[in-house]
Amino acid sequence: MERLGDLQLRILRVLWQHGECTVAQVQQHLAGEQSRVLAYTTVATMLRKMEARGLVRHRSQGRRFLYQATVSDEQVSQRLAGYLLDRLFEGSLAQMVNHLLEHRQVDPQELDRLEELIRRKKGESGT
Amino acid sequence: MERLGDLQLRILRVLWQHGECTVAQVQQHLAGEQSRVLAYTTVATMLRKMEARGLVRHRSQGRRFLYQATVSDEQVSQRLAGYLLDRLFEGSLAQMVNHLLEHRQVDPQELDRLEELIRRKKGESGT
DNA sequence: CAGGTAGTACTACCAAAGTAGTATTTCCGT
DNA sequence: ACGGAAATACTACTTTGGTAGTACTACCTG
Repeated sequence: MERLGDLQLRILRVLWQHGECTVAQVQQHLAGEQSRVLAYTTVATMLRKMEARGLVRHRSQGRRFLYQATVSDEQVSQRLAGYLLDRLFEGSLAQMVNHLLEHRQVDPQELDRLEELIRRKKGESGT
Repeated sequence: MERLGDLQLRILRVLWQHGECTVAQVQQHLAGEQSRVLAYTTVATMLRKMEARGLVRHRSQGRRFLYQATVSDEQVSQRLAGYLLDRLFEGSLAQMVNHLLEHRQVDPQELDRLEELIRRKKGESGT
């Protein structure tokens, strides 16, 4: 579950968000995003490849397949975020946050939430 | 400057850290990390491919090439972190931090630094 | 000066992602 | 019952990353 392509990630997001989907549904949800419409077979092929890699699984409903993710949002997020953290910020969360605070607009509410998170985290580790 | 392979990133990191390098130097620094030693030509080829993509450039020193990165640490970090943030955390920094706080060990010092960062950020936006 | 060494150039190959066409099957509606 | 629609299976092709061998060249050293 190392490297994850762009389309693969988009498909996983669809499945996380909508649960079991037919190929057609996945295709529609992908199209619902900004991007251009992918051929039905493109989506189907990608799903088959992802199944071979263990990222999704399917069951049959009539002659149609219902796909669902076998990896969780959590798992993937952790893996990818950890990857980035280690490779670009020497594993330092503070360094990463610092970077993002400097280079992206951050909603003031976000800052409040962040502050709260840290307070809470400090509390629990102190206990 | 979208997708960045693993080796490519490692090479960039070497160049960011050490500045201009010959192929041999890049190879050595890569070997200095944990991983197995790559063939000299592997490194050379990768550098040539990266130059074609505009990630690095070279100048000649005698018959030897000195490579240097043309993209900055900043740029790459921003791009990759932003990518992840948008794709997995709906652009919410707090969500990402929350996730990382839950799933990784975080040094208490890191929490302090984080707190400080946020305080500072709030201060400056308030002004 | 000759021969090894260090350098680059070129070529090749594999795997994976992404994209999609064609073939085959099956189901459903009229 | 039949024809078209819908579904999956199979095949194919392109690009990119990663890895490295071979060929060619030039330099330096004894």
